[in-house]
Amino acid sequence: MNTKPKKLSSVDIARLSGVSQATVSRVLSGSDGVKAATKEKVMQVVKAHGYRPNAFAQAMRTNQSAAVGVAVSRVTNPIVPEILEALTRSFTAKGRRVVVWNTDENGQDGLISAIRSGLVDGLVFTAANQQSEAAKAAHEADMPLVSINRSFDELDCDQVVSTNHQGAFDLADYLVKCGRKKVAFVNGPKDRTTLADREQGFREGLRAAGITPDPDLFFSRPFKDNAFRQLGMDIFGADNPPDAIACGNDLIAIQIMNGLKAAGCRVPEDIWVVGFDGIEMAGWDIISLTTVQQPIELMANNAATFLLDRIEGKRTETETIQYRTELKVRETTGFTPAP
Amino acid sequence: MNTKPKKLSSVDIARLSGVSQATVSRVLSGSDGVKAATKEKVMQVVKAHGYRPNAFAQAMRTNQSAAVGVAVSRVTNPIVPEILEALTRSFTAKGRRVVVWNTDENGQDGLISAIRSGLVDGLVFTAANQQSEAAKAAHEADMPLVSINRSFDELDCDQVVSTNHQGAFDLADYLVKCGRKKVAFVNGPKDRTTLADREQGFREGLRAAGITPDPDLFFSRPFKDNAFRQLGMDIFGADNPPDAIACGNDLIAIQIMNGLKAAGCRVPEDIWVVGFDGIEMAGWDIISLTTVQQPIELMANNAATFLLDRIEGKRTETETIQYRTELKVRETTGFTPAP
DNA sequence: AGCAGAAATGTATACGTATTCAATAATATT
DNA sequence: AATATTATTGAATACGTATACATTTCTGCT
Repeated sequence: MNTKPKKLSSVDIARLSGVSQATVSRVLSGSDGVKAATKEKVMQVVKAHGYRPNAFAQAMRTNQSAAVGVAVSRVTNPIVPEILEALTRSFTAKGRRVVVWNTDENGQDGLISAIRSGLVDGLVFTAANQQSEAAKAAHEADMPLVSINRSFDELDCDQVVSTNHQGAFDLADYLVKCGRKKVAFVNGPKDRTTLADREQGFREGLRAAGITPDPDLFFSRPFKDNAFRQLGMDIFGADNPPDAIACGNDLIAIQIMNGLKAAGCRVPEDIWVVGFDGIEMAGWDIISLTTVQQPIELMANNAATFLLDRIEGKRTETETIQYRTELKVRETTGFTPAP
Repeated sequence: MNTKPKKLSSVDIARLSGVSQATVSRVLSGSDGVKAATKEKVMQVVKAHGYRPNAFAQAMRTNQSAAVGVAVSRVTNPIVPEILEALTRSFTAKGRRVVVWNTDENGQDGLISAIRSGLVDGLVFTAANQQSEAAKAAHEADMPLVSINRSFDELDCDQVVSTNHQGAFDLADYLVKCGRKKVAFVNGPKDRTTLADREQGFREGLRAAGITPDPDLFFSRPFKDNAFRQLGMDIFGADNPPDAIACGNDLIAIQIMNGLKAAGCRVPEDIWVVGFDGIEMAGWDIISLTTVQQPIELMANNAATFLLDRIEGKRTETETIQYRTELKVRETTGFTPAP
């Protein structure tokens, strides 16, 4: 074991290259007004020692952390990693670090604390429930804020959403047009605006197609204890089961299918199933779930751009942008793709 | 729009509560030697203004960031979010923030830069390829390091792994004992030690069971372009296909099954398929993949503990801990669970 | 009451950087 | 060549916190 390498500072670099600390700072921040030869000399030393400026000192001095936060919940929903990956790609491409908070565990205290302590320059909220303490805290702290796949009624911030209402409306229409007579809708907790919007759209779609929504066919369950799997079994086990089940999102649909399969129900022969989100695995051959697809990558990119522009002061007006969803018909509604 | 709230500092809190800045600092860091009444008074002001110490100033002063990094790659492999969630749970429960780096995109530059600039106090590496610049940089920077589900030959750091070799060995034995005559093995890039170990174990398991591994039945593909789906189609389409396909991990197995299904092959009637990892969705009824399960939650917790102990200087010797894997037999190898 | 010692608080400083302002070196102008 | 101008560089400072050290305020004891 050799002696501790002793972390270098810009002062050390300055000494080693025979210039002042200020000059080192100028070289590293790429400001002009520094002679090419000097820059060269300093960079040489920097490279040689693998020196990097202390991020915290930088952050403190500039009041900019170069990091953005992403608040997620329900990571087990596969759409979350998909959003996360797209966001991360966008942000890191633009030189920002990404700090992720899972607001399931430990509540939102950690996130709120992080907001107040200035750890991030901005924040993206992904689909979750409405009344968010953290969002309020961020707003009060005057922190740039973007919501993706979720709408805040009270909070004035940029929002990137998809046509949840219309997509569900069209979905209902599709099912009825295809001759489904008895259509159920399975949803998660309705304090999630995304889920609530979809259910509302679906109801209206049914009515528009001439069917009065039957309250007994609208279900809501929490995201735990395998509730949706159990529900799938129950639905198939009941007398006179529906001939189609639409779900608030793809994960719900998959869990419903688990229950159906466990109960011996064949999809689509006995019951059709459709989801909403368009997660990647919905397209897998072994799942082949009909769903309403959102352009996740686009939405995430847009959210990232919104946030960064706002952080950099390029935008002041808040804006809501809505992306068009697309119905993807697959095998769970009887459509067999060409081989 | 009201006037800017003007971020408060400990100096402001001190002034507002009629004490010195040092006392404010003492109150907030919970050090004793502060009169109860004073503490009360200060906390009152702190609460009233929602003040939180500036994390960067704190980090700079203490040389501790209170954050740990997690380096991941291939986020699209569902095991990654599972590991991530478990790690996050552990770390946040212990008061640490988690910063995630995806080393797929943008290479490892961002991560290396973060290491050198002191952004995190420690780092967890999850399964990826062997020759990691970032790991080397971390080691050089004298940063605590833990690898999970991956082994470094060269680097001296704590490691949390599972019995990849033995698990695969037993798996081969199981398949042969069940009467499979012609067993293929499909793997990803073998610079991932985890995948390499499994393949090696599988080979030896076959031999031990009296079967000479046939080089034509060992496949390796990159994680892109749907290569495994294509391979699944090709394998079933070939003359005299195998009667079982073992895979380097669950995601590969699922993609192989996609290809098999697309080619009209029934699992398990025509071909058995087994995976490795034990991701959650392998247990779903609609997938029901036989696999070798790792105790991900335990492994993640252990990794977190290792890292924190090392950061806090409680450990000096590096250690490798190996968790036992467990064969989970499901429908893709013909076993139908009780209803 | 007086004093020693402990408890509580205040003062001063350092962390590593970016930046303002002053000083110097280089260049252009006459 | 002398001066005006500009291009570089250096010195000094502030950011917000934690902590070593100095100082003050309490306590208990004789």
